[in-house]
Amino acid sequence: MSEADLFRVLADPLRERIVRLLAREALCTCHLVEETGATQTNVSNHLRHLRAARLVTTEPHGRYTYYRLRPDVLRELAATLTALADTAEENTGSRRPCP
Amino acid sequence: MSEADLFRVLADPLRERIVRLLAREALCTCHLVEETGATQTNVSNHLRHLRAARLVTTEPHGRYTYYRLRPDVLRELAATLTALADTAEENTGSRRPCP
DNA sequence: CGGACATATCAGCGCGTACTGAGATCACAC
DNA sequence: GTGTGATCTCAGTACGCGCTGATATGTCCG
Repeated sequence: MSEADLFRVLADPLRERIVRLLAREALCTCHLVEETGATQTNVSNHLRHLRAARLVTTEPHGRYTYYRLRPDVLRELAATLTALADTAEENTGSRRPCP
Repeated sequence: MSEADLFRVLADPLRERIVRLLAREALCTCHLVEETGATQTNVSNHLRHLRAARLVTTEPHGRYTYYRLRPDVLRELAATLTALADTAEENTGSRRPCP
């Protein structure tokens, strides 16, 4: 899973809301359905994408499934962006000549 | 322009390549067309999205238009991700009870 | 001025994907 | 076991978006 895929997963508005909710506390699907107002099927589909991107972990508790945000993946992505910003700042003023 | 929009702009593979190329040096459209192998129209359309997201700045030089990456926007986005990771790490162990 | 080149814009097509509804699976309570 | 509730998966639909081709604008050079 490359970084562009992580960006694509985070780009959806509903997934962004879910990520922000999960940053505060671990929630099960029913909580997310209640908080977002979206359909249970819809929430479950988005959670599948977040799982595939390894952005969340699942903790099955009986018939409830709790979801938790993974800080390490977010930090890796932040480090990638910072490295890009560093490279751009170092190379300020360098401009490839046009023929 | 919210953060989800920034993620959406960065999620495209061709735009990611353009961003990485622009991190190394300022390039004009013809360079990007040559480097990516994409159509001029296609590159120009993607540059429009990058401009709308304020991820790049333009420097018109005669008939050439140079594009440069903006490190500050990347740093803001990285800070948002880091803040999310911090929040998630602080609230490890807190779990809203299910009815 | 006229021709060539760099760039941007617009309309149209096609594919990916978000949302929906129905059905399947699993766990708990009785 | 049976019923209920939570969750997931699977088709199907609809809309957004990336790609293309043609066109417009603007700049340099002869």
